[in-house]
Amino acid sequence: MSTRHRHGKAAHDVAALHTEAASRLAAVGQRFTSNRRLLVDALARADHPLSIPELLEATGDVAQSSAYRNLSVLERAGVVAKVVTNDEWARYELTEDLTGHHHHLVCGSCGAVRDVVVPGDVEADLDRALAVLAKREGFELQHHRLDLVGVCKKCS
Amino acid sequence: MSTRHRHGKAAHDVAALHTEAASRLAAVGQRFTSNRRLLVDALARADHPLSIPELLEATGDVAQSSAYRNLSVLERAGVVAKVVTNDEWARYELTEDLTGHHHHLVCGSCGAVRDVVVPGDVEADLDRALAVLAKREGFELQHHRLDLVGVCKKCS
DNA sequence: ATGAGTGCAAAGGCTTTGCATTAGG
DNA sequence: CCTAATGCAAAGCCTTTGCACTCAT
Repeated sequence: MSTRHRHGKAAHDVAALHTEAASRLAAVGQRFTSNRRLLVDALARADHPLSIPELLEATGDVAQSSAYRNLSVLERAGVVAKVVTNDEWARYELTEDLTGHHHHLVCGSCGAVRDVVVPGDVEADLDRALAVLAKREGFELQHHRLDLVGVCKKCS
Repeated sequence: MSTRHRHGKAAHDVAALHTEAASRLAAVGQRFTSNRRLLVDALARADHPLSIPELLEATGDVAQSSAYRNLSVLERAGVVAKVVTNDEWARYELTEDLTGHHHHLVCGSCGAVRDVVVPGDVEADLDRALAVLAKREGFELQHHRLDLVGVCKKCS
């Protein structure tokens, strides 16, 4: 367990992840090409959202423009999500229904972002409270984003 | 009450806000100039984070470069905070110790951002849980950001 | 007078797009 | 074959910076 990736669901199996990604791409009339597989695999390997430079390095031989274009396609297909944390670069991660719901530890000093899972009961309480709040505000709530901002171990 | 701004603390009084802003600017060796006052007042009037274009319009006659530069100064002084919501423009708001802790309703359709206050007990529970989590992760927690993402009343 | 602040214009840097080439079905 | 995908280079767009002018102390 401790050596396994923290993610559950489909993502614990690379083959299943590929199947799911291909399926979602097909649903919007897109193919699961080798570049897109490289990107998805790199994101699956990481335990935190990756920036474009990180993705280019992790995938090895993908053109920058292709990375941007494919991430956009994967985003439309519901396979990846863009994360913005602060003002630096955009970061990308697999969607939560592939990796499980999680939040981010954002280091205000070095900008590093790490995934973190909040206890289920806390999430449940929060979801309940936010649902009430959204209803009161006439807002159709889809999901929430919770970032913990502070200083990471390395920077302190 | 219903016709007043929802913010409490120092911000309920423009004079107090100015005094506080001037004081914080002075603390970092900066002046409270007319342009900075225009920016602060515009942010105080709004009940949501403002983008640069919105700020330029709200302030009337401030050069774009001055807006960026002054917002940067005000950010360093701890008077304003930059908010990034999604991938669009950067938005700015007064810091939470001036306006009170709040969160954001982010419309995924039109990009609008509106401030919202979560019930105190929910915040308290959340703070407690996050503190435990941060400690376990060796992360020095400073604050949290919670966005409610969905579709606003106007877009649904 | 003297340094900070301002505004215009130019430069930067991440991201997007045009276009010819390549590859997958 | 034929359309989609790729990669290089050029263009876009928000943001930052250089520089001369103005204002406040």
